[in-house]
Amino acid sequence: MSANIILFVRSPEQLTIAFRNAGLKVTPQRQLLFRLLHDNSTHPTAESLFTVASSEMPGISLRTVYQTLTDLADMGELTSIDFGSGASHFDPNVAHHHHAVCDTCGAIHDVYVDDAPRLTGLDGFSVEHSHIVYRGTCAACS
Amino acid sequence: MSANIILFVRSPEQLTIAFRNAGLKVTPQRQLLFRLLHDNSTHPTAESLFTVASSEMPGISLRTVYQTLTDLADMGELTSIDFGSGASHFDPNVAHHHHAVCDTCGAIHDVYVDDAPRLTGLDGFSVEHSHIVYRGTCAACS
DNA sequence: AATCTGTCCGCAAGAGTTGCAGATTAGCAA
DNA sequence: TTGCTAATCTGCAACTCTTGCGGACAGATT
Ligand SMILES: [Mn+2]
Ligand SMILES: [Mn+2]
Ligand SMILES: [Zn+2]
Ligand SMILES: [Zn+2]
Repeated sequence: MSANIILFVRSPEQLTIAFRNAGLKVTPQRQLLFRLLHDNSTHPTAESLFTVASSEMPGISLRTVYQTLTDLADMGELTSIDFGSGASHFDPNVAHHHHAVCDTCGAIHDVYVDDAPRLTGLDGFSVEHSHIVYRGTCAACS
Repeated sequence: MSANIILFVRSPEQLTIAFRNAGLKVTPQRQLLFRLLHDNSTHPTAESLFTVASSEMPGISLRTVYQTLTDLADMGELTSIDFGSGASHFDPNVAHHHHAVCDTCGAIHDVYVDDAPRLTGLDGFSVEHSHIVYRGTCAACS
């Protein structure tokens, strides 16, 4: 069963409050990015976010996109994941989950499965968390 | 239980034959790298391999290390894995396995556990393979 | 010996990301 | 409102990792 999945993505309004509470200013650039990230399950790169943001706010800087993503990551509002594509992908879904990556089109899907098996055979290693990456071909590419 | 793990790492002699069969030459630089990679479970980066290789063969080029690693990867004798550290790590252990990464010292340990749970909830996605990354603190760093 | 083929190496360039500094602005206080 | 000030934005340079390129080089073939 994968129905009724709750995505723990903060709304732009919530992020606005969080930023103000952290002593950070809420600029038009940041508001735009908050909006573009809300309920965004595409796992965008900084560059891809920048492209979308630019169409709505010409002149916004790629540097600002990076900066805002870093701020959000520092606040725990999103995570940065490296799937080996060269660029980091950003995930505003901070709920514990895993990923399925299509080797054909590069699409990254959220996956909710049972946790990975307990780590055995490495005495003394204390596991903080585990991440499963499934690779293969997505439905659209089959 | 983690005893009696068989590491499927080809010997320098086997790699020599494989290279000749592929029409590639076996140079002193390549022989050295074959040797450094044999039974190497440290998951080195190109740079770290280069450092070790340089101490034994001063003058060897980082470019040659990259080239040889690429050749080996193309032949399926090793895999390249990105753990998000910036540099790619190379793994001459081509047996199906997973990894535990220490967030403190960066050590990467091979892990043999049950496979990840079957992917559900993504109809139409055909899984080629899965990779589990455990993160935490290794015994030495605790 | 001349040639041919593949390799090695240094260097430049490409991709992604971060540091920096001057111009600009949000948020607050008067 | 107005003005102040610290935070932010932006463009650019620099940095890391990796790959492209071209000449030097080495081993094999004629
Ligand atoms: Mn996700
Ligand atoms: Mn391994
Ligand atoms: Zn696809
Ligand atoms: Zn450690």
